[in-house]
Amino acid sequence: MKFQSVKGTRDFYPEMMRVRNWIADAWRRVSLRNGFEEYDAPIFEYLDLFTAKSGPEIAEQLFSFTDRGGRNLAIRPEITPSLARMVAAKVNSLPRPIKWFSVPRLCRAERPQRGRLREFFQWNVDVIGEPSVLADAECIFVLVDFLREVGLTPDDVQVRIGSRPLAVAAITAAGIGETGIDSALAVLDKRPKVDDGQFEKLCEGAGLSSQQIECICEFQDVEDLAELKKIPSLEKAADGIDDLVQLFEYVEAMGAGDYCRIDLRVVRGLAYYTGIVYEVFGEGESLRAVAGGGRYDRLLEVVGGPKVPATGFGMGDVVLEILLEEKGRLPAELRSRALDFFVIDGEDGIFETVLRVSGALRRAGFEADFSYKRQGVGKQLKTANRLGAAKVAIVRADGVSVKDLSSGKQVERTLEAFLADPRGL
RNA sequence: GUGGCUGUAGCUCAGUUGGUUAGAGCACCUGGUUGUGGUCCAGGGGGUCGGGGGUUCGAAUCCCCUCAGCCACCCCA
Repeated sequence: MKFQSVKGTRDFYPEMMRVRNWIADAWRRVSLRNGFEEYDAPIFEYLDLFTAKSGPEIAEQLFSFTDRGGRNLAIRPEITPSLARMVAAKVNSLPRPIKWFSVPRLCRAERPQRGRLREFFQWNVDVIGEPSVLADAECIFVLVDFLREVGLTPDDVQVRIGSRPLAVAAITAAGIGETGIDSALAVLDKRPKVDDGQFEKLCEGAGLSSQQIECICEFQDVEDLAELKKIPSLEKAADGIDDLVQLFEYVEAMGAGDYCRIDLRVVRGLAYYTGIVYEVFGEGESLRAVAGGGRYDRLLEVVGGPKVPATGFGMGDVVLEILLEEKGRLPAELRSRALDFFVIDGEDGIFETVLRVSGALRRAGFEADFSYKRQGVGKQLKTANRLGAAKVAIVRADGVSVKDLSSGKQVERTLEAFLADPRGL
């Protein structure tokens, strides 16, 4: 072949497209029933929009180019900056809370590997303009609502919830100064992913003493919120603890508690999170997180807007599909195509009637198809099977036989009656 | 961006110590079983053995480069 698809991209042949649509349809269905509205943005933006949010280093991890007018542009690696830009432009005229979702196609110039490609789709759900944990709780509920919708159980996946301010308080209480907080957070983010020995090395690299590590780990290993309140050094972070307690009450009330658990080791990678943070992991799998999110109250300011609180999450299609595949949750129907009707010539010289019947079925809303070639009934039935047809309509000069291919039962109708009402039986 | 493993028809693979026109199953197409099916039978298309270069009388088979995939790092918005 002279050309191949670009590294890290996928071709969606019909059988793959069925899976992609099944996932995206579920994303949209769940978003809408939770009261969120869909939005979208351009697939490229000014490069500065992304560097403003994530720093200049990000530039080498995305696809950027200069247009003929000399503008420095980049294909979007995430949609949150676009969302912030859009909201900032109209923030005073939008009724709050702003509950929006999107299913953008994104590109990142990273090295492809399992669960990570250079082009992918990501479901984003955000609540903007609401500072209370009710908004965080609602996002988490939407997330759980989706997991349940696609058949994933609490045994399959878990939402692990942590708190950025609590982690910062614990780090501070361990005697680490302001300048060391970010590097300490970065190290803590690694803790669930490496063994104890590697973790110690990372800590040494970040300049943490063993006493400080012990102090922080003690905090991180707490699994009961009541225990948190007993830690004297966290007195100043009482609000953060109250937020977590409140969050779990909300999530519990909405019926999503069985998927959620506290996990103070979750702090998330980048620095812009300001409150509750969470990640979704498949049980028993060493796979990367299926979804992640949290509160980011300063983002709109960063893109030049007013100070407006925000919270939300993203879920990529690549890891999700692997997880669904491994858990056997992709429906068997997706394996083959489906058709409501296949229309067959029951005798010679009536092809025009086949077209009339096919047209009537299609206008009535059925997925109907017919063969381009005139051939025997037996061959056409084989074709109908191959196309996954539920029924066939065998057309003759004076009538139509409607046959159900799974039961083999056949019903006779006059041509006139069938054309007048293809749905009747 | 760094390192390791892999690369033969659309898919899963076979191909003997380098030796004549590179194979199988499935899939696809055509025809037959003479016109109500998922079976079966026959035939067919499709590969410059990922690509390029080298060693050799001769390479899918050995060497180098490159591309792509997978895995581990980096990173993870």
